[in-house]
Amino acid sequence: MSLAHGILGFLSYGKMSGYDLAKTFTPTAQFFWSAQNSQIYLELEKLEKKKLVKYRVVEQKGRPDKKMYSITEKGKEEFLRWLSESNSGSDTGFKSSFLMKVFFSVNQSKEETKHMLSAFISDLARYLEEMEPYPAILDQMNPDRKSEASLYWEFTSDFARSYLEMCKQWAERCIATLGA
Amino acid sequence: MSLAHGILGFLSYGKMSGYDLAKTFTPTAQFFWSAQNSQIYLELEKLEKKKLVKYRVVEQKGRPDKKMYSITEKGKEEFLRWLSESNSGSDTGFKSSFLMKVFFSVNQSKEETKHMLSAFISDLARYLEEMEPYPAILDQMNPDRKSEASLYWEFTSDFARSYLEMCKQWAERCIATLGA
DNA sequence: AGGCTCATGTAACCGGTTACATGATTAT
DNA sequence: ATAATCATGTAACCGGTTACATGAGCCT
Repeated sequence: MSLAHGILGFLSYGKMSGYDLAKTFTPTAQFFWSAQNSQIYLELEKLEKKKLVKYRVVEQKGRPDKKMYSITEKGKEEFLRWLSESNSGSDTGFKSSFLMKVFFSVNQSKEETKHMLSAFISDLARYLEEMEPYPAILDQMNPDRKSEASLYWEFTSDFARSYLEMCKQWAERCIATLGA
Repeated sequence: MSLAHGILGFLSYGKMSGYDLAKTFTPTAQFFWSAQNSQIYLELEKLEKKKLVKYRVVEQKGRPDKKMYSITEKGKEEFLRWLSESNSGSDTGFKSSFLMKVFFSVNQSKEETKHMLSAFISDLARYLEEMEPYPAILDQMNPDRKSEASLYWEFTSDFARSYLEMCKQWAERCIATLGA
């Protein structure tokens, strides 16, 4: 249940519509949290019912109306509560069907496993390339607290780069071991 | 939907009850796939309906009856199909509320963020310690294909160790940056 | 004419979590 | 006595995915 808190986090930077949120989530938070637009709209509804956010309908000419959401005082409190809450141990392991396949690779040939690992390396490279243009987007997002916020953005994107690099080295090690 | 395939994978090593599976899953696959016993029983039922596994009730003295499950031919086929199936891009990103908190840390003091990162480092260390005794369990599991299977077990546990180490270094870097 | 962007949703489904229920035996 | 182990499940819930629906305006 963290998408809700992600939404609160973005709204703490300023007013946004569900559409804006969907657009923002993907490029900035993609690595550590993916979000479908349908889910965002559902969460916004729930948050509104809990009075953690509120919205005003903004009429536009030549475009559909939009609901501009803003965070309430209660929402800010909840967001800060979540931020300071400890989530002990919940972020050490994760779900990866890829690693599960590696684990069960006795059941396939070494060639097939090597192929699988190579494909994984390609995926990593592609992902890394796609990551490049993100800083610009964050720049647009918060002009005021830009420099401060981008420090933490750097932290998470540093994590992503380190992770991808670690994966690559690991996969290469595996291939080398199999290749003998 | 990979728990089902994990079950098929373990059953390809030999017959097991739901209870055995639950016991096995946690220590071996914990890092890349966690499983609740309730979910395992549900999946077994589904797999049985799809004729991918079958079971025989084994009566025991002084203990409750158990259902010993084994994989069917159809199950083996499905397992191999899954194994060779490409899951492109699905394993690059992941969900982490911890990273989301880091991302939104403009909203808390640097001290608080450093504290959060330190707690994360402690979690990593604890997790690493708990990982140590696993090889023994795998040893018991498949006496025949032990050496082969343990190669792949090594791959995944190497991944886990590398990941934990990478996380540690990253967190220390963040703390250093904040500490100035 | 065709496709993209803006904008908000509904419906069906599903994998998974949490909590609870039961009951005998065995080890401390 | 008490707790742990063995063993299998049910029920309620929830976050999330996939697919689909709608419709105006703008760009090519």
